[in-house]
Amino acid sequence: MSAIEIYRTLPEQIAARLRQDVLSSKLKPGDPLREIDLSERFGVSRGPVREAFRQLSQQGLLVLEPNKGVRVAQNPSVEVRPLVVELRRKIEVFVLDSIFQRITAEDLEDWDAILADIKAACESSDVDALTEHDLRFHQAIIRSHDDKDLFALWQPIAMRMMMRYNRLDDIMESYREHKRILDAIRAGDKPVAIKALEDNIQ
Amino acid sequence: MSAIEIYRTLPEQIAARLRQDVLSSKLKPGDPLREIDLSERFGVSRGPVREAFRQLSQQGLLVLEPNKGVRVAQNPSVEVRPLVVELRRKIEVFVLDSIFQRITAEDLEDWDAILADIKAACESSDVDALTEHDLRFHQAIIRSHDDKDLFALWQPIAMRMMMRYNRLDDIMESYREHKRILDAIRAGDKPVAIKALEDNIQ
DNA sequence: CAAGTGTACATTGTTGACAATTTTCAGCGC
DNA sequence: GCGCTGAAAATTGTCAACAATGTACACTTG
Repeated sequence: MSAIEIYRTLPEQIAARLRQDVLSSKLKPGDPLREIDLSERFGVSRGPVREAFRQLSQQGLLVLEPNKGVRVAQNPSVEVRPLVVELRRKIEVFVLDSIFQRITAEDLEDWDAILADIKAACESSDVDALTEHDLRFHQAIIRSHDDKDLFALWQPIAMRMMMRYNRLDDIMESYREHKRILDAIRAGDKPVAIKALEDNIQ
Repeated sequence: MSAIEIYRTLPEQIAARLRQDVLSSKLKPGDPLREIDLSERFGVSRGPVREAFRQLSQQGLLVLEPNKGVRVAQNPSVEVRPLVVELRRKIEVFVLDSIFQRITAEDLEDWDAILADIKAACESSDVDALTEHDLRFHQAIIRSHDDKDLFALWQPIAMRMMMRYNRLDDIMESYREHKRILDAIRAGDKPVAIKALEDNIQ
């Protein structure tokens, strides 16, 4: 447990690891997860593992069945996916529109740093890292809104989209899309920034 | 624990009771909840109570703070509330539009039964019962979609709206709104049904 | 041989004890 | 009086044992 010590609690650390595995498809939809396996793997008791399961089911990555166990959730069906995309767009556009005037130089610095991580991931074609930093980028924007509950509203929707991260032929395009968002924000051009954000969510 | 034995697991039963208390404002935003209190009240150990807390925080009714405890969540801010309304509308309209052709006579029977409960609650001005049956009505529609994940997507959004159920001067209007939805469905008039559903969500 | 039945086995659910953390508040110095 | 310190209390976090439930599969029965 080296790189994940930023997470405060034991269940959060476990959940972060499992989330990586689900988003990177090391764990595939339908795969069963057993509490004992993971508690032995992480060297903890079943309690924290159970709680990590609950957290991830809250995010739509796992599905719980009482007395039966936990499985990796299915990707959203082709029918439902456009709805999920639309919901996520609505939330992120709402936030960007709402905070636009109050974005500070510090905010932009933070987001630039994440953009640099995205660039690095793209250049090395590290899809797992790209998924992680892409998430961090959008999280950072959502979290800069005063109403912290927006993040809880956004997360399960965004996670359901992230489970299939293969929409781009040219992986560098992901970097460019995010750069366009920040460039427009820096230029103070709200409509363009919102358009760039919408284009990035699909 | 009389009326809630329909729920299979212990945590679900506890969560259902607490949800009633939050939605009926017996528990107010900011109120702290302690695991020991509730475990003694329900005659169980702290484990199931903890899990009920997790379920309700997933639904946006409680807020967890690691090592500090649980509080009743704040209502959505006036700024965010229109977004929540719009998201809920999008989901419910999507579902109704999607299932419309496949609605069966049995579906309508089920929904009529819930409508009768809504009517009874309105006639006796029982706001708590109305909240419960209103929720059941919309749940029933969402759940009739093949993609069961839609319910998990809808629930946290809908719950955040239900925390303040005082929009109507005339409580009977709630019954009429729901009746209009079912009447239009029965008549096979999709646009009117969708319009009635949108009007009911605000 | 198909369908049902019972019995181990595997897994999740619940509990109470103990550990770690946070909160409270009395005591102290300035 | 105000702020700091630190011990005690209250509360949440973790653990391991036990209970309840679900599953797999050999066995019976028709």
